[in-house]
Amino acid sequence: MARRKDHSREELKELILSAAWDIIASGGVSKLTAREIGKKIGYVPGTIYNIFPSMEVLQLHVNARTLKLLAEKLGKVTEKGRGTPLEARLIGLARAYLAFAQTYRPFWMALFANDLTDLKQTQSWYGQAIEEVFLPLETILREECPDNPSVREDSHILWSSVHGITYLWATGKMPPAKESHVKKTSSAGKKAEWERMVTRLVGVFCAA
Amino acid sequence: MARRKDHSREELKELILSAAWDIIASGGVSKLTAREIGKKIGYVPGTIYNIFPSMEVLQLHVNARTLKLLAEKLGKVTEKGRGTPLEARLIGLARAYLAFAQTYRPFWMALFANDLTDLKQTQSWYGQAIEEVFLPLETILREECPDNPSVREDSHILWSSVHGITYLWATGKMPPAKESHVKKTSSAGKKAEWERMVTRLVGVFCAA
DNA sequence: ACTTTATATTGAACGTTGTTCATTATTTTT
DNA sequence: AAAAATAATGAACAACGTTCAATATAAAGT
Repeated sequence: MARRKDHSREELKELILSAAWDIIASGGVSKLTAREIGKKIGYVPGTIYNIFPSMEVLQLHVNARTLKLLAEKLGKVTEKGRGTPLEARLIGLARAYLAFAQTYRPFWMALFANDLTDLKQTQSWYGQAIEEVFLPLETILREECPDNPSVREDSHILWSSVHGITYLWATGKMPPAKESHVKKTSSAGKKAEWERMVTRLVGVFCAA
Repeated sequence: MARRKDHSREELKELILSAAWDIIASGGVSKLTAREIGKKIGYVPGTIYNIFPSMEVLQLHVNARTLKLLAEKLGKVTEKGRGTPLEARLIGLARAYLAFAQTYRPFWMALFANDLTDLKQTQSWYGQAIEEVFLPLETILREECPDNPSVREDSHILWSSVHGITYLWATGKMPPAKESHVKKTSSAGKKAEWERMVTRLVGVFCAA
């Protein structure tokens, strides 16, 4: 045993992160353990510590992948919407965010699980990944409202708001709408609630 | 040993939750363990399982306390602001939320750490605790905009938005404002960023 | 008052986790 | 071919949530 494989440091890093991705995809972030990764890639858990200093840092790298994927999806939607009215573009972007949160739920949840606030500040590349998630909205606002001097801050406000609505809604931390025009049980009805909220938010925001 | 103490089930529950509170206050939610609670209250960890079925449920009860405390603070601010203009009241409420998030940070973070989404739906009392956090804003909107037919949903939208801004901002998930009118390093400057964002959000919202 | 039943608490155990590190196996350099 | 450097291992550690038979105490029955 103790057979030294032909994996460069970079290949091993890729192997580990890829395995981590699969684990989260099939079992959620709570199943992401050093031993489970080791089992998947045919290494012993300790090997991971040759590449990553801790599981927390590894998690941060997975999160960076999630953010990158999200940024890509948002970027595509943004491009495709070019030429359509502002409000439609914003709602389309928000919809893309919701779709991502639902499709990649375990990864999306992992972005907010655990408190990696301190850690993030030591890993500067992470800030760039965040930046790129916010960028598509900023781009739209720049294109559609070229004379707005506070585009950047506005984009942060609107994006954070959409996130807040989506997060509380998707994690069940939002009180149910009392209105009866939604069947509370049906998931289509539930999604309609989100849709109305975001549409209204964007509408209000565009009016200003 | 094995001395049976004079603590009713209710007293014990209170002891446990109170100890849990202290532990989180001084060391963050990651220090909240059955063994640590046991040490604090002079019981063995297993005793906790006579009262709570799991540490997750215990955490949910702590969260309910946090929400209750938050709701109280928001309620007070709401009452005190009665008679002042709408926009000032909304901003005051948002400020109170930020103050809470900062003062009780470990507790506030615990509300969003871990995924208790499934669990929450089995514990119906938790929904009520959430409801009461949203209530103050709904009250304000009802008082100030009595002829708005969608007050409830509007309050959800605005509150979620404020939360989204505060959350991303406080956890370092917001990209820095490029504008130079803030010294990025000073915490006063940082807070000013939050202040501007929320003020603008509320302003935009009120205009509609 | 004594015995029996019920209950509260314990202590030890199990399986799992992140993490460390001396040892071993392999590659690279001399 | 020997020596130095590196990669991977396996075993160990402490701490975690959780379970449960054993035990000590209180309450109930006689």
